[in-house]
Amino acid sequence: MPNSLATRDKIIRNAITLFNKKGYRATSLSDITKALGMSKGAIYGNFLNKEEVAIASFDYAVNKVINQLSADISAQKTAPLKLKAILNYYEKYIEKPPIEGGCPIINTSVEADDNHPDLRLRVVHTITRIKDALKKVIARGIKEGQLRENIDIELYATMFYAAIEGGIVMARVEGNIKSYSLIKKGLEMQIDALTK
Amino acid sequence: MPNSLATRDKIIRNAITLFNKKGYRATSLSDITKALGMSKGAIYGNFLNKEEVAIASFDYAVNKVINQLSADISAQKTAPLKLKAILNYYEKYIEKPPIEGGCPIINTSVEADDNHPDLRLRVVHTITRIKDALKKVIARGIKEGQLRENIDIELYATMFYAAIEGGIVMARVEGNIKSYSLIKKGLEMQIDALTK
DNA sequence: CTTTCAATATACCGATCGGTATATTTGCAC
DNA sequence: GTGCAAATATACCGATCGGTATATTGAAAG
Repeated sequence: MPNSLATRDKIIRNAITLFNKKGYRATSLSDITKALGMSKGAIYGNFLNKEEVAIASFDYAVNKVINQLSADISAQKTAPLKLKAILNYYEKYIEKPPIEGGCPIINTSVEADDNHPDLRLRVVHTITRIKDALKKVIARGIKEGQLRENIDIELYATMFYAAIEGGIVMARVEGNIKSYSLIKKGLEMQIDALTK
Repeated sequence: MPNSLATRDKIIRNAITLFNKKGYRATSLSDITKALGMSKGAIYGNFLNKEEVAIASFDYAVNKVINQLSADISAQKTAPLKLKAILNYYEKYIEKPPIEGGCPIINTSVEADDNHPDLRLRVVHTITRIKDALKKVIARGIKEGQLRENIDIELYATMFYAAIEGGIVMARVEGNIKSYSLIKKGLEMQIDALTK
């Protein structure tokens, strides 16, 4: 692997922390070079412009989150346990975030919706992926007899994800995990209510 | 009322649209003066600096939303109908927003959590107000025999609000109301399940 | 009509922005 | 070791940033 690929990775890993904490617009190239300990030359030798750094950083963050989430989901055998594993994952996420600054998906949603079409499309695609994974878990849980048959899968997956994301935002702005913990408890009760 | 108060109001009403769409950091004073049709002199004659404009604009947006919400809640007599009125309010909100750019509370949450301490405190205070209103509705509904007695009020109010806010963000980034509609339907079913 | 003062507009400031052109360094091929 | 190319650093660009100092306007008071 060329040396530049390592530099590219290093830029992305440094940039995503800044982007996720401060936002894309508010993060300057000099913020990045300072955190990076390298110069603009290193960045523009590896990326076309700041937007390309932002997109690569978002993709990196999404991959990291989805890979970790997938591993935790796969580690559980039944749908109720898989869903609860997701709740546990985000609880750990808030306490010890793999990427500082909150959930990059919802952060980027809010900043990108009106202003950054490329990022916005990536967010939409990511939400679809996560919701699809949720739907698959639920559908399989129904087929395997762990969950009730009369669940509106699309509705439930959407509610589940929206409540989690809402809870993360609330916990972050409030500066403590209380709101998320309540939501986790509420969703766990809902899972139990849907479990045969 | 002095002429300057009218100008102050005009500045706020123009600025909040920009802040809510683009974010506080990304909105420049020249963005504001352009939308306003007035000069920097008018702004700095009425505000100390850009941050004071941002804070006044956020307060204006919050008051507007809370006043409208309160009116819709008061117009209903029972707790289940009051809760559904909130769901209807935000549905209208997405379709025809009184303030363009989505919900200022969640938008400001995401931008302010790590970066703007004053705005962050105001967001926390606002969330507390809204959750308190929700809790009051639920508590009264229980006392008046419309809702089941065994409801965890704090938990339910938090879930309700988090799901709505999550739904608004999803609907906005996706560019259509579908996700919010699902969440509305899900929450309506929950309300019905809690109704005696 | 003139004076006065508040309100607004204009002109300007240093700092910083994203981006580019050029200089320098690094490491591999020979 | 030398030459060369890739990688990185440095120096610089015009534009724009938030903010300030000053000029101009307009309306009310006398």
